Amino acid sequence: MPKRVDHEERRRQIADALLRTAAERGLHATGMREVAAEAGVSLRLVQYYFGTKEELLLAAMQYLAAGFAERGLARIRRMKETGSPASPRDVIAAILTEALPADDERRTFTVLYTAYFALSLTDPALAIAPLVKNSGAVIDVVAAQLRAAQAAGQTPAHLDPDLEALSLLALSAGLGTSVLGGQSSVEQAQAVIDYHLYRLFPASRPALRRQSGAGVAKMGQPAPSRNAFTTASLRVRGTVTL
Amino acid sequence: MPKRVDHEERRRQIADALLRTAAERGLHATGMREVAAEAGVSLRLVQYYFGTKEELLLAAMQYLAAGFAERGLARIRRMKETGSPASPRDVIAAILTEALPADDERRTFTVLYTAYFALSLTDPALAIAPLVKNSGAVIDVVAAQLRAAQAAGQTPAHLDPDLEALSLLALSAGLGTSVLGGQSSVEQAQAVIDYHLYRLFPASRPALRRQSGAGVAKMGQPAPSRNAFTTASLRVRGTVTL
DNA sequence: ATCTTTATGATACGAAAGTATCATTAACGG
DNA sequence: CCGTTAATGATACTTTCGTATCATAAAGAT
Repeated sequence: MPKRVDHEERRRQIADALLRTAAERGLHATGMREVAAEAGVSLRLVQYYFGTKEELLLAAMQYLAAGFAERGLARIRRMKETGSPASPRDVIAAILTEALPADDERRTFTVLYTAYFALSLTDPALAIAPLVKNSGAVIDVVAAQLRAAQAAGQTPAHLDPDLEALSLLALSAGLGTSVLGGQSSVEQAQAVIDYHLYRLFPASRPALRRQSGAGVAKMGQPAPSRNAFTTASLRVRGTVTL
Repeated sequence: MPKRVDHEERRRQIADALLRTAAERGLHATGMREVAAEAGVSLRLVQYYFGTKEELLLAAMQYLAAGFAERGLARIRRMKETGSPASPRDVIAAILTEALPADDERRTFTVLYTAYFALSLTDPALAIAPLVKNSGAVIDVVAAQLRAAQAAGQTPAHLDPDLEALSLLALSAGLGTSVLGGQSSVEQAQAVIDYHLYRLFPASRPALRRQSGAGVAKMGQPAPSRNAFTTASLRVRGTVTL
């Protein structure tokens, strides 16, 4: 056989090129030729690895979902290293925070997720399978964590884990789009998440704020900060509650 | 001058045709010719009333936003008629509920809103002005209602109105997309909203459930109901809390 | 060494969409 | 009464996009 090129690596390279251009030029507006140019290969090569555009879109969506899941797990793993063995609160906090467009990588994910989701609502070809399946699984994970926390006495027993899990994930998704739309800043969104986490885990610290650590911000967004309650609100919450 | 046709009515007719086809075939996939066919007019007419496609898209978006606002106000007005003079809770409940895709009209709105939002993230032409401006104004309205409720003693004084307003709207938006994606049923989403409303207005009834009244469901969706906690959860909440 | 298969490149084709052009009908003012 | 202008219709043009076709270089097997 010939030149022995890693098939999977090439597919990933091309799919990444699609995701990169789609994140700034739009998913529907990104053509095969642009993908090829971005990936530094010829149009024929894109056709070779992905016969049709739909196939490319679906594969890229799977890479997107896989990357998101991997980042979430890495975040949980990181928390586990630096402290106790991954409390339910930390796991849930990691999941919710991962959905916020706080840096370029997560912002790209949120934009692309929104684009794929919007497309899937009308395009029957994009059955949105990986995305929705992922979301459903995440709901179950959060609900399970809540149940574990209830069993450990960290969370009020009268709360409905399933309803709270759905609520939390809908909230983080809505906050993500709210940040993208410029209706709130990342800090405001994080404050809302921390507030609800505190509601569910009254004994926990309001959050591990890393505002003095290595940069978290540095976004393209001007951070509107409509009302100046950003971190102030979080502080107030923390003060009142702790 | 010639045949005296109501200019504005024609524009609305054509824009409505765009919204109708875009809701089921996609926003980017809807062409001028399809719009013309759906509206029952010729392509030239669409060009005559809207010079370019971008202009048509923007105008349709404004009609969409106006219709949404009008329905929300109508819902508030309806509540005002049947009861007390529109308590803050009722106003907020009306706003949040209006964002749920519970019937075909609201589902269409949610789908189109998502499509416009996704497009606006990458297409600089669609400055998404009306949509975002609307959302920002709604946040202010909700915050103001919360402040009024606090002044009236209906809502705990220690809550941050701005943070809660952002939280509620992000939640309802997230729940709307959650219903669209099939991750939750309309009933589950409504239960989550009612739960949070109860959290903010402890003295209020869990909700005015209209499960026996004129139909609310009758959707195209099969209503997945992943876990069977739908109305059950609401009942539990209501029982525990009241 | 040659032949087969993998891998890559250049180009062509057909469809669709947005836009522009030409043409025609109808109504009100002077 | 007629011409100017709003209003509408039919068609053509240009570009772009996805896809298909033709062509070739390279590497291992026999």
